[in-house]
Amino acid sequence: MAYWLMKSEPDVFSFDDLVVKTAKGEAEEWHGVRNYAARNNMRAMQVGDEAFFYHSNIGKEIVGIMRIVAPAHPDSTADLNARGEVVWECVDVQSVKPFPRPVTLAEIKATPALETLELVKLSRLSVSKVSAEEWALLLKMGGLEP
DNA sequence: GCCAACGTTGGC
DNA sequence: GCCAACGTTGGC
Repeated sequence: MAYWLMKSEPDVFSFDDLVVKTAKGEAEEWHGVRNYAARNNMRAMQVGDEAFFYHSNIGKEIVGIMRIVAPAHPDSTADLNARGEVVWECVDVQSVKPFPRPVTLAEIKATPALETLELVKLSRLSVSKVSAEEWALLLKMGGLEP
């Protein structure tokens, strides 16, 4: 199983919005990604993989965990390219658990063991990879047991 | 509101 | 295929 981190601006779509949808038995299409590296990461995701939900701009913190419930499929909100091909894709996600204590970007940057986190190194990438070691540490920092 | 980082576009 | 110009993201 692989681990990921996905960003969303909470005033557009927050972790709480995802919790509400999940409680209704619905999944959220992670649409709107228009960056090849981020898309490639979504293509590499498998059902059952887990991802951190990061609030960008407002909060700047990891607020919870979600699970990939459907593999990458065409993003219905995206235009086709000149050849009529699908370029942009998205996965479907559901919430798993909120962090009892959100982990802020400032804390992450102040933690030497997290210097290699893609969120820090590739700050503009909206869908990034998280190693098993980074995942375990961030879970602990967020107040959850591995 | 500013700016750094970086991706994309388009002229050559 | 290079590179300058421009747009976007996202932290500060």
